Amino acid sequence: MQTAPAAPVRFVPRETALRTPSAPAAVSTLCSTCHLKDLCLPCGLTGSDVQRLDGLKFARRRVKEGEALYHEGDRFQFVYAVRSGTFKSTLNLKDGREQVTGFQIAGELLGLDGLASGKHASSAIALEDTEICAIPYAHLTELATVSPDLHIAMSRMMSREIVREHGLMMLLGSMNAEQRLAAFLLNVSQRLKARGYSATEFHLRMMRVDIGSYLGMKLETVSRTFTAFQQQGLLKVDKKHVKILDLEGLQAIFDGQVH
Amino acid sequence: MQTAPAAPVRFVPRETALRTPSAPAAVSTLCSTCHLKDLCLPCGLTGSDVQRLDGLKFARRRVKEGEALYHEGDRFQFVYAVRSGTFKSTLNLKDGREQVTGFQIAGELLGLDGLASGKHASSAIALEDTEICAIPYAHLTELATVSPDLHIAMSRMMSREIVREHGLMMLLGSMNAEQRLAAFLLNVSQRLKARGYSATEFHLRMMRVDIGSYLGMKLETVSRTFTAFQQQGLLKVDKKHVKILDLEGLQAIFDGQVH
DNA sequence: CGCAAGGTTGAGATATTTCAATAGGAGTGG
DNA sequence: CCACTCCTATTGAAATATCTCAACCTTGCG
Repeated sequence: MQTAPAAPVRFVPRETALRTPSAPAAVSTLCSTCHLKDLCLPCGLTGSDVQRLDGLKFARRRVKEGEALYHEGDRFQFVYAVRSGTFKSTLNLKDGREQVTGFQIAGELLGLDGLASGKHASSAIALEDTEICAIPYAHLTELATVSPDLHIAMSRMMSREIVREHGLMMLLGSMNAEQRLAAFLLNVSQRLKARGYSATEFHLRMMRVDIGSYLGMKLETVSRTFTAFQQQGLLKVDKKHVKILDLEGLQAIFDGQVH
Repeated sequence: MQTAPAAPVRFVPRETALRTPSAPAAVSTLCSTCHLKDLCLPCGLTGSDVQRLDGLKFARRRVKEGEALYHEGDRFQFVYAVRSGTFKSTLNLKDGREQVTGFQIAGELLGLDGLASGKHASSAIALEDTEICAIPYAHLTELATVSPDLHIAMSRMMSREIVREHGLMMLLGSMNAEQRLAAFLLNVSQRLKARGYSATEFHLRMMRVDIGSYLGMKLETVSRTFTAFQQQGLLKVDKKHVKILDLEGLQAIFDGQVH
């Protein structure tokens, strides 16, 4: 994850997925030649299954910083795979605030929550300029009837999302501010590492208020907790730039060994 | 949900699913004649698909109060459908406490989180004497390759679980104690109503500490909040027996209209 | 009968929030 | 290029919701 030039766009235009694509012509993509194939949907599939996926020729699309890939309530047609960049998934609260339910980076899927009701249950907002693959769900389902392995891969993806949310519930239900932020940083670190980036130095793409929403705390508390970690010598922070100095120390906090 | 005689069993014996069944011979069950078919797995499926499910002849099993249907870490082989009674799903925390991630009643599925890794990611504990259908996942997957509708039904079930957890994250991340308990009670009320029980008067099968764990608050706070609701004339509580007097009032609290 | 478990209530402790002030950086426009 | 503004982040101090610890009550069961 390297620094990207910040785009000025801050508003979130109402735009239905792929109806008004940012790029004039959609570029199609093959899973078999994708550098993310070991992290993304094709992970664990055999060559013939991946070739079947190739047959779908997923449309590629760019989503600029601040724009929405889809909004809560939009019709569910596609599952999306992040090719590059970072998204946040959000729910609209009744009082107008938003609740962040997750952050997605390269190789991760977006939109699986839309299947339940046929409408997206959350919005996906780009936190920087991004590129995604749009995977037509109907076609994917068709393929899954031919390939049991693909069916299993899809189910596993969804199950993984359930497990991820379990972990988050644990976090929100039973941990204090330091444990939550430690958990968050360790999680980011580990995901970046899996993608070949540094596990200890990175730019957070989201604002304090987003981290706070995700972790169930106020942005000021996030900021104070960063400062506290820095004072404990666990990391160095400068706004969005984080350098972790003591991964085990963070882990110990997460594990509740430090009070 | 009517009052059941409380069983004395409180401990949780280590017992692998179906390896040492409580009942000597497993009774098999047909979806087509099940009174839960409109709530459970077959919901939305056509007659021929339901007949295919019938062919699997799901084993039925009783799980007594306090016993585990499966434990975190057990090998994942079955998805379970609750026929009667109530379960709680729990995660083990590193410090020995447990985090409740959900409560399941008749017609709801258990175990979908096990698919991700092939091991159950949570434990399922019976809160009263219960009966379940054990659905062999491998067979279900096989059937899904024949029937696209079944594939979709399964995916939808998982997606629904994701959406449910989204809601819980919203709760845990952004609501105060009164809103959380109101949300919980409204949810219980609505689920019981969908099963033909009273929406306003019911027995909670779980202890205060379980409700607290689920809602991310201490048992004393749960108790105090019940008392507060009673003083506001929203409901009457006597231990586990709850009678809701003002559903809209609870909804208003949930919606954050009352501070 | 007496004990253990579950639930309620009170009072003080504490973590986090709220409100408010400050500062730095990025983009804008003259 | 500089002044200006807006946005984000930081920090302090006071307010508050929830937790903690403790006592007490009720109930069911051995």
